[in-house]
Amino acid sequence: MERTTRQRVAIRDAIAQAGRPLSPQEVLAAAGAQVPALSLATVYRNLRLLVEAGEVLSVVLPGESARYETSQHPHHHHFQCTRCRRVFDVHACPGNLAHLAPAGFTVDDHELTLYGRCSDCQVPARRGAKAPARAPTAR
Amino acid sequence: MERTTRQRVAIRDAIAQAGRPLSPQEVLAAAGAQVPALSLATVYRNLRLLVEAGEVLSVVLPGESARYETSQHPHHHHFQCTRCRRVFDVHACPGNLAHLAPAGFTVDDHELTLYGRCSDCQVPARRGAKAPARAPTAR
DNA sequence: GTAGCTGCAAATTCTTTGCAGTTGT
DNA sequence: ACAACTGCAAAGAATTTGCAGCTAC
Repeated sequence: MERTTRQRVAIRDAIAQAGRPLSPQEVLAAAGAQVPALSLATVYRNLRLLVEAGEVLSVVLPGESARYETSQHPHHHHFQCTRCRRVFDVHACPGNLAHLAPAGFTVDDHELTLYGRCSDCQVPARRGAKAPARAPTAR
Repeated sequence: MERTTRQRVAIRDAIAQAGRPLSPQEVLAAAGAQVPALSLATVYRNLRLLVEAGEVLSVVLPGESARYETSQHPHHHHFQCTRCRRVFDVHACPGNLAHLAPAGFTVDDHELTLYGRCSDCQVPARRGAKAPARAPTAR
């Protein structure tokens, strides 16, 4: 990653400003606003380079393809709403979890995902209830 | 999932007896020992049905395809060694994490993955050091 | 007997890669 | 200048699906 290309700048900025993990398609949509001819292949190539460089982290949730977010944000976790499938950042952290590992193991890091209902999906689904779509484009 | 077919029995048994999360390919290999003509498509179809029926849970770790394990095992978490990439079960649990979520959110469940070095990979890699392969078949 | 289930192969979807042309430095 | 980078299209890999035949009940 030696050069500063328009594409790379756009991709880096899109992720830095998103405030939530973006999928490759979402990165393409966001960065593509700056660089119209941006190709998905370039997005993938840069995501890999940025992850290798430690600028970006990948977030994986069950049944979904990988999302990417800045490593600049402080340590945090994620919450996925089981109804609308959106992913939110959780800035709280249970703290030191090293004692959970078996004897002889060393814990360097951890990842935590909470599942439940976000504030928009509190009421159990009922006919005609006002609520967000179940799988909105923006996650 | 109305009938008890040989294929389904073999797949269910393979997962129940594995003691660790299996990938679809591993399920095919294990269950295929009982039902030689077993096809990968059938494995995928049954994994989905078993997950929907709540008999099986899917486990997803970054950069790896989904693994499946029995839901019969008590609530537990996972530990992935950053060196040999193997996945271990962790039976400890930090407990109630509901308070970590933002106000207005309801937490029903959580998933936790610890990262670090397993007991076999404690010594930082050095030339000629005795240690397991970095990416063994069995994870 | 018949609907559910299976195997096979084709179709999808997601991600990676080869290559020739473009562009930072 | 020239190697890194990009876009396009083709290649791969993982998962899903259509369909005709098999089989549990």
